[in-house]
Formats: sequence, structure tokens, C-alpha cells
Amino acid sequence: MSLNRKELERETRKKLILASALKVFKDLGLERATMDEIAKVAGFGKATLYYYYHSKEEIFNTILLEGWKNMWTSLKEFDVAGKSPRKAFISLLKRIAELVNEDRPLFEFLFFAPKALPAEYREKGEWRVYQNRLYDLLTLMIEAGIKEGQFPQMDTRLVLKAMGGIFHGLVFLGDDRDTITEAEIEEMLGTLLRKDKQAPVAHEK
Amino acid sequence: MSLNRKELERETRKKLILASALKVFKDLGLERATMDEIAKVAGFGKATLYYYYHSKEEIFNTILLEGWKNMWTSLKEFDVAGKSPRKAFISLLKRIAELVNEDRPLFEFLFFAPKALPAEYREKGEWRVYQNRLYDLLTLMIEAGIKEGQFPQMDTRLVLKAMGGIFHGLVFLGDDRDTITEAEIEEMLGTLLRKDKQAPVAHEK
DNA sequence: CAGTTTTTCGAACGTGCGGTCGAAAACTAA
DNA sequence: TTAGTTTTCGACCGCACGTTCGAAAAACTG
Repeated sequence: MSLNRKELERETRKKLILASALKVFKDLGLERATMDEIAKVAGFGKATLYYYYHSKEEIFNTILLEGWKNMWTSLKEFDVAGKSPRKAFISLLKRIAELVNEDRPLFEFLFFAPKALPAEYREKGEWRVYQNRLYDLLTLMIEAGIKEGQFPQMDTRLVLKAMGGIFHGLVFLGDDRDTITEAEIEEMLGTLLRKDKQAPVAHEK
Repeated sequence: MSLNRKELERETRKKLILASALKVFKDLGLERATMDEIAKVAGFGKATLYYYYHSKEEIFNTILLEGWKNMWTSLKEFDVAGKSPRKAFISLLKRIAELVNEDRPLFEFLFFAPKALPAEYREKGEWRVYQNRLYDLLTLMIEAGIKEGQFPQMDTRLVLKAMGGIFHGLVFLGDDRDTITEAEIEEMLGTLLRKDKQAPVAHEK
């Protein structure tokens, strides 16, 4: 798909609008973000936005879709070949953390915005496809890891929830917006996921 | 503070309004919740709501404040005397999970609604006082636990973030709204928090 | 340059919603 | 019953904000 100059410029402007919208969403919250404000940040008149997107909702959806799609794309190509499930899992999470640290506002939006949506709406978004693929991938890794005794021996679903939670907590929680280093993530996951040398409980008295 | 019948009825009506508002917030999301809808659910005319609360915001704040205050009250009286930091910590989290399971919509609101707020606003709420007390309490427990070698030896802040995350993940994450049992929480925390040199806590029956 | 297409935006429209007002209805006390 | 008080709400107001329109400006083309 090759684009001539004009199409390229149009794409650039569309991207600019998305970036501005993201900034406004982030600063004001979804609720208070207005098209006027987005336009102002982008340096356009409000009406011009509608030359590029049908509606505010389309802008919102596009950010989510592109975001999740890109995340998925960049992760699925991530090389885990030859790694143990455990190593693969940890390095994948580290990779995600890297991505997050590269564009924190975007990823906060990707992770949190959906929760602010009405439930019925949350189901429909195209972006869900990519989110689900990511979750499925993680689930597979965890299942493999449990089977090989590299993760705590418990219900996959529980492990996934907990891992998701830990990750979420590490990367996003806290008022301080200090970024967590890769080393810290490594340490945390490494410690918490320490593999069972034997079946838990069994040998101890 | 004794109330006569009228004052009591007034209190009851105020509570009814809060409960209705919570329901609407939950169903429609903060954004789409309207005073008209809240009034309808409560069985009042919209104007009547303003006889009990100054504004929509006051209703919102009251729910958060009462919620966090009650949570704190019910937790601070929770008996941890004589327990090791580790046991105290785990039983406190279990207690919180119990509370959550008793009134899921309320606690989802307490935990998630603040994130949907504009940052500058988030700082101001009175409810923050109680949230902070809870976090401080947890931090103290974790610090003590680390010192006594009952938790992984790492930065307190990291452990708190991770624990918060795990808890968050366990209790809230996932589309399925199935409640997590106490036993599962016990298992998860017990396994992940396993002390360095020793076996996981024995599961009580 | 004129003629055509693409891009921009000021101004206006419609409406949804928070909040108000005044008066009716319901309740109380005598 | 009446006079006073509390509670309720229909109707209205103002405005913020998403969206549209028409036409001006800018960018191309030959």
C-alpha cells in the first residue's frame, strides 16, 4: 500500500489528531475531553476534526484499536523460540513493560479507558480481538509453565489473574508516576514466580 | 447522636438516593449517569434529589467517603493482635476480600471510580484520608514482614505494589464476574508470599 | 492566470443534562 | 379545621458540547 504525498499528509494529520486527543483524554479524563479542546491542542478548528473523523467516538475507538493492534503486532513477533515457558513469559512481560515505558500515556489509556466504558459497549470494540489474543498467548505460556513445574502449581486462571494483577500493580499503581525499571520487574517476577523445587507443601513439615 | 423519627426518615431517604446513584453509576458508567435516571431509580422526581444533596458531585463524593470510611472502620477493628506480620497481612487481605464479596458493586466503585477522575480532583477527596490510612497500615505490615523474613526480601514499595496488584487482579480482573473464594485467595497469597527459606503456610481446613 | 479540488473553520443548531423556582401536596400540631 | 412546616415535583433555564453547514482560504493543475 503505497501512498502519495497527499495521502501521506492526510495520514500525518490524522495521527496528529489522535495524539492530541490522547493528550486531552489523559489530562481531562474521558468525560471532560471536548472536541474543542482536542482541536485546540491539534491546532485545528473544531470543524476540521470532522473532516478527518466522523465523530468523537471514532477517534476514541481508533486510539484503542491502533494501540492494541500495534501492541499485539510488536509482541507476536517477539522471539521466544527456544526459551522455557518461564523465561518466555517473563521476557514477554518485560517487553510489555518496555513498551509501556516508551509511551506511558498511551498505555494507561489502553489499560484503563475500557474500564470507564459501559459494560455493553466494552464487548463490542474491535480492539478486543487483539486484547484477547494477547491474553490467550499469556494463558498458553502459563499453562505450559505450570505443566513443566516452572510456575506455582495452581489453577491457570488464578495464576493469570494474579500475574495480570502484579504486572498492573507494578507498572501502573501508585501515585508516584516513577517508572519501574526492567531490573525491578525482573526481580519481582523472578522472586514471586520462583519455581517450586518440589511440589509445594509435600516435603515440608 | 439520637435521631427522632423525622431525622431518621430523612437519613433513610438520603441512603436510598445513594444506593440508587451507585446502581446507576454502575449500570451506565459515571459519564452517562444522569440525575434524572438516579431520581427515577430512587422513585423521586429529579428536583427532590436537590432537597437532599446540593449536587451530583456531592452524591458522588458521599458514596466514596462513606465507602472508604466504613471500610477503614471495619478493618481497623479487625483483630490482628498476636498474629505474625505475615498472618496479619494475609488475614487482613482476606477480610477485605470478604467485604468486597458482600457488596461488589460498591467496592468496584470505590476502587475504580477514582481512576476515572481528573488527576487534580483525585487528590482532594476527603475519602483519600481513609484510603491512605489503609495503605499505611498495609505498608507497616509489609515492612514488619520483610524485616522478619516472612516476605520476599525486596523494596517495601515494590512488594506493596505487587501485593496490591495481585489482590486487585484476583478480586476484580477478568470479564467473568465470578467471585473468588477465600480459599483461593489464601492459596494464592500463601504460595506467592512463601517465605524465602520455608514451606508455604499450611492450609487450614 | 483562471478553474478545480482539497482543506479549513466561524457560526449556528440541537439537545442532553445539571441545576433552580415556585407552588402544590403531604404531613404535623393545636 | 386551620395554620405552619416539610417534602415533592413539573416546568423551566442556561449552557456545554457534539455535530453540521456553507462558504472562505489554500493548494493544486494546466
